[in-house]
Amino acid sequence: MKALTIKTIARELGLSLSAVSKALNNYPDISESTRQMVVKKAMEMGYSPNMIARNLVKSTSNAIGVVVRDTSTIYGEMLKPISQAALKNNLTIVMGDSNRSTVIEMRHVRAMIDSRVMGLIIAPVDNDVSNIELAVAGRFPVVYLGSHVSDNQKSFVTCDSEYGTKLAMDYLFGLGHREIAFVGDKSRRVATNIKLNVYRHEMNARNLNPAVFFDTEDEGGLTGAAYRQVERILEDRRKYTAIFVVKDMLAAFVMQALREKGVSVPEDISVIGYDGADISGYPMVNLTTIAQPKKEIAEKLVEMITRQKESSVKPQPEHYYAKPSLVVRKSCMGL
Amino acid sequence: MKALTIKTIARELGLSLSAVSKALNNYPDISESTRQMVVKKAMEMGYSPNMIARNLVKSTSNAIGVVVRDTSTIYGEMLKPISQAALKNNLTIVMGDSNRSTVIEMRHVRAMIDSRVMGLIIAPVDNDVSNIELAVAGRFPVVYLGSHVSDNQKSFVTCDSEYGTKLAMDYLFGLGHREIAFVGDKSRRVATNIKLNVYRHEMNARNLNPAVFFDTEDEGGLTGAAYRQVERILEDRRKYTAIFVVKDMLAAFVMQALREKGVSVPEDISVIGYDGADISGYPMVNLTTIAQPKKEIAEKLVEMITRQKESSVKPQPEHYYAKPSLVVRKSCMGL
DNA sequence: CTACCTAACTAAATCGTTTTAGCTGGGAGG
DNA sequence: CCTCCCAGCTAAAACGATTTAGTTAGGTAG
Repeated sequence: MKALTIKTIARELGLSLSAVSKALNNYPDISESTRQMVVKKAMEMGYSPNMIARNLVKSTSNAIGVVVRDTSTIYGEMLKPISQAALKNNLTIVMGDSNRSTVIEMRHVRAMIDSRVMGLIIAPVDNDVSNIELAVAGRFPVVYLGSHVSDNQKSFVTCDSEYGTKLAMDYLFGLGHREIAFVGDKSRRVATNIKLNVYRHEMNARNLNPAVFFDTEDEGGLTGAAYRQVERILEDRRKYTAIFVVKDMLAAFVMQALREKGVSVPEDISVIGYDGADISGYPMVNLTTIAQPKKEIAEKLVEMITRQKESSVKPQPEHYYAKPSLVVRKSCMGL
Repeated sequence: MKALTIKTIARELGLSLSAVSKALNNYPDISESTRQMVVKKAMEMGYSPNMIARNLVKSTSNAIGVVVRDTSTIYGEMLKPISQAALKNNLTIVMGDSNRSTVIEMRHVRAMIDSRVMGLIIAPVDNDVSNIELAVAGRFPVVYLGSHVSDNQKSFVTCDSEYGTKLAMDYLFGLGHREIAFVGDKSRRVATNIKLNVYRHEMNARNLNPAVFFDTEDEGGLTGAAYRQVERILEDRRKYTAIFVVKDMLAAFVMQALREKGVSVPEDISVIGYDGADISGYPMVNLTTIAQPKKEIAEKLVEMITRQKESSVKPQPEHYYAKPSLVVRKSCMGL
């Protein structure tokens, strides 16, 4: 069976290949009547343009690569808005899950290079992205998602962690809390440090003593980290009334650990999370949190890719900091 | 800047295009020494094969299309194992989120057709997939994910709902429960009806009266459905000790509604979910559930696609029913 | 020594488009 | 009447691989 191509239509209509191509692509030097004729015929025959051929001559594809460190995190939740933003631009998404492994990540990146994606959105496994940069070698724009990248030479879009943390602290202070603990797990990313600094600054500004609980062990993952830190918090002679947790999943584990110790949230202690991951809004969790504007971030990502791709000059690195917002649910209450 | 192609390597090495191509693709009629020379040179120069060109001559791509009705459900959770299975086969994933809209779904399907994917995995929005079939028109294999498809003429992989429901019922009976309610939301898919039938059958077999609570309203989505049905259950003069819920997210809402009414899970009443969605294992939820083997399903999906693609004859529709398993957590207890 | 075989290549067609450059015929301007 | 212009096409060269059908040189058999 031979493929249905532009050639078939041309033969059928007694036109040249180029005429058909131009008609289909709305070139100005094709008469309106011819165009309509061609479009009609294409419809009738069920013609579908072969993107592979088109992409070959344009020597780029209409696909954006998206590789995320782990789809079962907030980065996975970004896939939906990214897919929507791409669709708006008639772009396609080819995606890969690194599963927190740099070697899988690299395999995905190479696959993206081979498929000649028009750009790459990547939530990297590691803070150090030099291998990725090396592999891509400027072939197409790369935009990093999340605050993993401290290197200002790369383009990225992330959340304004300073603003977000301040939002959380103000909310907690407004509720009358003064004894606020800060909880983080072992993984210390760029954003975590910003959050920590703001927390410290806000506490100090009110003559309050910062109380930072960072987990240091590896055992038990997020669960282990949450239980260990909750124990420390509960054993502390200071009586905390609120806990700021650096990310929602950890916050949920903190809530669970708290409950198992017989302390209820929010009656005995308030908990605020960070990220606005889906889990924060799930039943039984109902975590008050600082939410990232996922749609805005997604749109910015694909906008940056398309713009950088189009620009003929080597584009300057761009940085975009989205403003997070407070989402009040049921894990915090006033004193 | 001109692209680094096979031609560059050929010129550099004084070989013909075909020799280089064959060397890179391990053809037998290239001497070992030449092959090594070519591979080395390709490495040195940072050559990356242009998949678009390759795909054009092979007139198919190395991409599997995956379009999912909603990434923020268990179908989204399938993306990770599918991505992994694809990577194993050196295949790429191009994905789309239909966002529960058949028109967006169709746009994705068309995009997949245009990109000449080698096959399509789809968790369809609607039970009726005739539009999808019509559009694809046999151009490549399509395999349906989930039990949405009742039509045996299509290939699909789904879970054995009969087996799974029996697993749940046996577990509940083993725990001593006899007064078991069945809860579902408004959306009645094929799998739901199977679950319902098995539930009825198992209850009847023990001379127990089935008690089915299906939501009928639209208001408030899953939350509304859960609250309404919990109310009905609590007001019933029968005193239920366990609830079987058709899907995890709904089960979590049921647990929440229960808790808000002052009845504790599992002390006062046991709840079992279905699907093994991520949420079931999240902190604060800890739902006992019947889990789908996501990895197995994913691998079967890409295996079916690749096999059907390779077969020269028009492939027969294939059906695969994965066996789910019981995952015991904290939402059920013995009487 | 000639004929044939085979290992190891090369040449050229092909995949389905886009796009540049060129062609053609009819109308307008001089 | 000739020239020029322009609208509306056509021809052909790319894009970067794969693959089929040769070709060549050296070795071996007769």
